[in-house]
Amino acid sequence: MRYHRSDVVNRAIAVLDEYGLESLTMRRLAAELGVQPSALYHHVPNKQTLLAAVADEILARGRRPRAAREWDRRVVEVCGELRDAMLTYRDGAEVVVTAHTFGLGASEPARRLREALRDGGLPEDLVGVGTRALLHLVFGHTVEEQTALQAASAGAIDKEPGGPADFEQGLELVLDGLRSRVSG
Amino acid sequence: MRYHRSDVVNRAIAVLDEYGLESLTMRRLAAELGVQPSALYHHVPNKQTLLAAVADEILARGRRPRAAREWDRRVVEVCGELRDAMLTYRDGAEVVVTAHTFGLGASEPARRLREALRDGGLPEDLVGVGTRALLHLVFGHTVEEQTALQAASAGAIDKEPGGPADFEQGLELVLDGLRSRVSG
DNA sequence: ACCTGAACACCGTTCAAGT
DNA sequence: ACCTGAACACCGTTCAAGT
Repeated sequence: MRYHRSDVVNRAIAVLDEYGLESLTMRRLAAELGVQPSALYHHVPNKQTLLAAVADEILARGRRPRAAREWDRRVVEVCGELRDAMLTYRDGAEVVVTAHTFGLGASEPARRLREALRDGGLPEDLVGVGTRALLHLVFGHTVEEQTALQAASAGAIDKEPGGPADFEQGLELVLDGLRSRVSG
Repeated sequence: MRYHRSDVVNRAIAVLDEYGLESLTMRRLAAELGVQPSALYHHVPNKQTLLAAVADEILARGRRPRAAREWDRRVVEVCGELRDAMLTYRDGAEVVVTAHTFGLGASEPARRLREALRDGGLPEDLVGVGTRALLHLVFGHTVEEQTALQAASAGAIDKEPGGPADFEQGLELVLDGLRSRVSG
């Protein structure tokens, strides 16, 4: 018994976090595991699938217990957890967003947002529209924030718009629109 | 006199539209122009810069004359134009969003949205928050829509959420939030 | 000024062969 | 079942040399 799929995924996250997405190659990962590149294909069908598994693991590691009861507070909670999870690892946002775009994994956040909006009593079509709007907002914001953060830590010291305050304000903008449609 | 930078950019868009982003390589583009790969580096410093120029050209080609007078109608107009421009070329959304993410080009839409929100009388911090929220919404929606569109035309026939109706509904969600902050 | 030819330092993936 | 070794078909970029 040598490596398992989870070993490959875990090591991929370690390489990602230490050297960045552009350095996370199958060859590099194989070298890191002390194995030939071809050996990886016994655990994972291709790189795309590996990256999707990495995205899902990043999200799973960021899971926090649910606290809020009201639907709109729950939305804020889920979005905040999602943002924090992506920010935890270098290039985490890029990886999660890409996986979501190609429809591979990263589907838990959408499920939980849909659930919250449904519990809020929104009509079904607005549940879809709202879920996608919230997801795009969180993804877009976090990719931008992480890019700025990493650029800043690499020396560039531009002012950083898009911090936690901007994040919550953007969220409130959409929540206002949703709230006005739940009873009115 | 042989090729100009604009020839390279234009041909890059043609290759993008016909074969997709993954086929738009410096070597492929050079072959298409009947030239050695190294020749491209006389017109463009690197691939990243070329892709940013491609993004800007796609947006420039999609420019339409301004019609709306009210700030919120103008936001809808700018966002619609942006979406249409990106949808015009295969993988156009991906290219524009990537350029924007890395802070290279694709900055016109942000400028015009900021302008509209300022004219609407929003306080300066909300101008920034609103601009980013709108941009993230349009980018996220359009990438998703284009991915689904291209997957559908490639044979997969899943139902397509995220059409024009969803786009405008998502926009209205954010606009509601913004409107409630302009006078109230 | 613009391009060629050749090289450098890589990629993802496949597949026969080994244990 | 898991891995090696070797190959296939590519990448982006640099740079001396040509015209």
